[in-house]
Amino acid sequence: MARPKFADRDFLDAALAIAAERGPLAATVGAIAERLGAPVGSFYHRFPSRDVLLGELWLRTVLDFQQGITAALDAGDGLRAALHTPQWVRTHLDEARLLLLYNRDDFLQGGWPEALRDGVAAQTRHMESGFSRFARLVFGRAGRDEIRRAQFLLAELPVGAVRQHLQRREMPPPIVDELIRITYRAVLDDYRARRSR
Amino acid sequence: MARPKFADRDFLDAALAIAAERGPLAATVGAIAERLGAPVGSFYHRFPSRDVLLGELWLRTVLDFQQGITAALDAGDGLRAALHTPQWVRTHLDEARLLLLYNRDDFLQGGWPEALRDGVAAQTRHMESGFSRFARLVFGRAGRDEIRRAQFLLAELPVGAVRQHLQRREMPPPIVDELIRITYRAVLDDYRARRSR
DNA sequence: GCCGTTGTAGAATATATGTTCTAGAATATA
DNA sequence: TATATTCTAGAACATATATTCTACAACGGC
Repeated sequence: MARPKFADRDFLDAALAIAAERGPLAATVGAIAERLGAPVGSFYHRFPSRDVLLGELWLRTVLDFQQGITAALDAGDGLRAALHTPQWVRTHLDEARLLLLYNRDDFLQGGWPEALRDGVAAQTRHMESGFSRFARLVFGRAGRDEIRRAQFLLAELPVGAVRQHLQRREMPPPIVDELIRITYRAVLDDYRARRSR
Repeated sequence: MARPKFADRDFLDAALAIAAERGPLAATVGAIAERLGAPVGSFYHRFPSRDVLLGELWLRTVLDFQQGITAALDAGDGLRAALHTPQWVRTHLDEARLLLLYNRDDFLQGGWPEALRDGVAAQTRHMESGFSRFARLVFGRAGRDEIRRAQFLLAELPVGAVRQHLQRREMPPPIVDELIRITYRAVLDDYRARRSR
């Protein structure tokens, strides 16, 4: 072997910092290498392409993010799952900008590299199973309507409420959690009222 | 004069179609010209730069979008203002993808061209005044908390509920409006309950 | 019918960026 | 100590894309 000055992780972290700061487009191979003080050769020694790096960065980030939601669902706490987003965002501002401000395929030049397809597919399945679990947990069943409501409460609502703060690079204030709580309760109540009719 | 084969509008429309289909990044000058069967020379005869074209496209789109919300507020109908988003999306799928799936600065290479700065600033002011009007309309006043709730009900909630459908290029189903209605009522009720305490 | 204006036409140019290539240094192992 | 391996180092290369430039065609007014 030799004496590695840079690790895979360093490149991922540098890319994250740049992407969070100036958008994923700014995370060019040149910019990443420069930020690290590394030559581009070292980059390509570790990653076969820019897309693979950005793809791995996205995967690593989304897995970390979802872990908290999964844990809340394991504990049977639907509200905590919904509130996980603002919570996680507060401790992971950079990662959150990357994940929640841009579309998944948006920053890959081409499509997803073959090597990461499985990971993305697994992630998608994991997310879908999360919605189903949530639906069963709070609605008692996981039909089309229940799953749609789960998506809303678990993803659209929290992400929506957090986005403007991410754009301003600021931590989501408490009102965000409050709005999520109010909406959470209302959608559950509405569902029950509808069922009992 | 001569015989114009292409109008400004044609380039804007072509750019919109491409951006809605393959993302704003794909709306290169070459791609736009090719779709129109026009030479790039004609493009630059009308637009000083790609950024100006995309900026004008964004402005034209956002103004059209906001018009409906403003009309609803003029009529004193807060709920209709909140429901305008899914409604407008149904009749403007391409425009909605452009507007709601990407961040404003995301598809401009550089910053906003000087020529469009005023238009963007005016648009921002118009939006902010819309939130204030909405706050006064449904909450009776426009303090910090009321405005934050207005942003939520008027923008974050409807846009969030609609996004996944835009990503799939499909029209938002009725459940979207239903979720908006439920949430709308809940946030208003909560506000009143909080005030009366 | 001539001329200037307006716009088409597309080649030429500059630049940014992903990727590859060649050279050489450091280290583990034999 | 010799050698293969792993990395650093950065120049070289290919390509995509915005932008500019030059040539020319059509039309309106004189």
